[in-house]
Amino acid sequence: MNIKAPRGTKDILPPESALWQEIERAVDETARVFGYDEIRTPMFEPVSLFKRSVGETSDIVSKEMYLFTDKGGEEMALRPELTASVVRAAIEHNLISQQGSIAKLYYNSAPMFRYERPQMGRQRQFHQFGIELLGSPSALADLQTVAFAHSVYQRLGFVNFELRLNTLGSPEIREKWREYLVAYLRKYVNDLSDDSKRRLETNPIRILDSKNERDHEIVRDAPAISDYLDEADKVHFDTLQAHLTDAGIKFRIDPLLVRGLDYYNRTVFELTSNDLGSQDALCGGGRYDGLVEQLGGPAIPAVGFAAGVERLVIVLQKMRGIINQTPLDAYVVLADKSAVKTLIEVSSEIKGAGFSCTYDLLERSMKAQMREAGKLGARYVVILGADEIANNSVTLKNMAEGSQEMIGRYLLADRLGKS
RNA sequence: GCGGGAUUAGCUCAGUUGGUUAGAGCGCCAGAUUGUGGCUCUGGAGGUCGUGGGUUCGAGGCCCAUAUCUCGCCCCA
Repeated sequence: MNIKAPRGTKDILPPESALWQEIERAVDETARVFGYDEIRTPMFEPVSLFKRSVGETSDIVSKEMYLFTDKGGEEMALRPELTASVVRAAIEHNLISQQGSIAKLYYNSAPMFRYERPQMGRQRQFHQFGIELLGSPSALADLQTVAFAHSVYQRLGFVNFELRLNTLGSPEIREKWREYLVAYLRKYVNDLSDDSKRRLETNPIRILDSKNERDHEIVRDAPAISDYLDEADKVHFDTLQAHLTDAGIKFRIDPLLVRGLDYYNRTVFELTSNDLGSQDALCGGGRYDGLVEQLGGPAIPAVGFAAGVERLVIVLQKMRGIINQTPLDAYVVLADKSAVKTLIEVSSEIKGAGFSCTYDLLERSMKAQMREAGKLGARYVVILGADEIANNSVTLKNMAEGSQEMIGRYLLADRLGKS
């Protein structure tokens, strides 16, 4: 019986791994220009952290966590998301001890774990990058969060996405609206889908983004959060929209965008792609002003987003087709076994000069070596045989042009530098 | 957790109503005389037909179970 990767996990192999590296570089570089520093937190935490942050009734916490009891008897969970961990770390290490201090943190290709039914773009171990911006109540902070995400995709040349935006108001307002919403929906309870009947009890706000068509019709005339917002919430939302317009970032207001995690307030946003099927969210985020205090820290506001790396990989692969191989500067061909010492020396010199270089590890014929060089896309082939040794020279072949000449060995590094 | 579809060579897939040694394209390896890639030609290697049972004289094709992927739901990045 062959051992396979566990369900919902995936080996990331070349050439796909090169795409991962490219994404990670784009995130690192975006973080650098935005002035964010990296945070790395443990892959498991006490279960209570996620119960208190994500919400005990959410599916993520109630059904999807990988749980275990360690040998000390502590109840642990593999992290299903990172915001709770980052906030925990920020509180624990006093990164935001005072009013007026700000923490700008990002994470990159961080593994997360949710026990779900796998699907394209949905795995049990998946990876996210994202930011958490702690300490600012300003709509400029919301803007920066959206702009950061936007900038990563732009840097990767991916523009075929939609940015949807909504506001959930304050927790008090949302509670009030929720009551009206439930009252309204109860009138149509018999017409709702079974899922939505259940959600009416557990998470009625989620009925708004139900995919059921009948639900859609009912929801269309439901009370909207926008009718209940207080003045400060409205100003914040309007200001953010103005900022986004000033930043040249296109967006669409979606009153039905609600998102699943309990801790959001005011701004929520999602970036979606048509290339992804039903798991179409590339990235989601929003403001969570109450969470730091809720987890035992000072009452400071915060905003952030998380983006799925696997989904971005899917989208980029569709966009680009086959992934280009990493370019090779030189392939050293051993035409005569007596030149093996020179092969070792020359390839070392080439690498020392900063050029990539490889040679045949199977001790095959020259023809086979040439074929491999061509397959690897080598810019140059360096041929070493009896003639070259006798003249303290190498034969340098330009693979694109097919031309070649014998040159002094000391000239090699210099010639490789010219394209 | 619920309902559909799929699983045959490294990859993409054929495989007729169950019937000899399971095929193709691509890829891989090797040759087409001296130390030269791509193009062409020739040859070759490579498959427990996802796994385990069952029906049958006989199963890649039928039945049952199971695993994984996938589509939709749920949930969400």
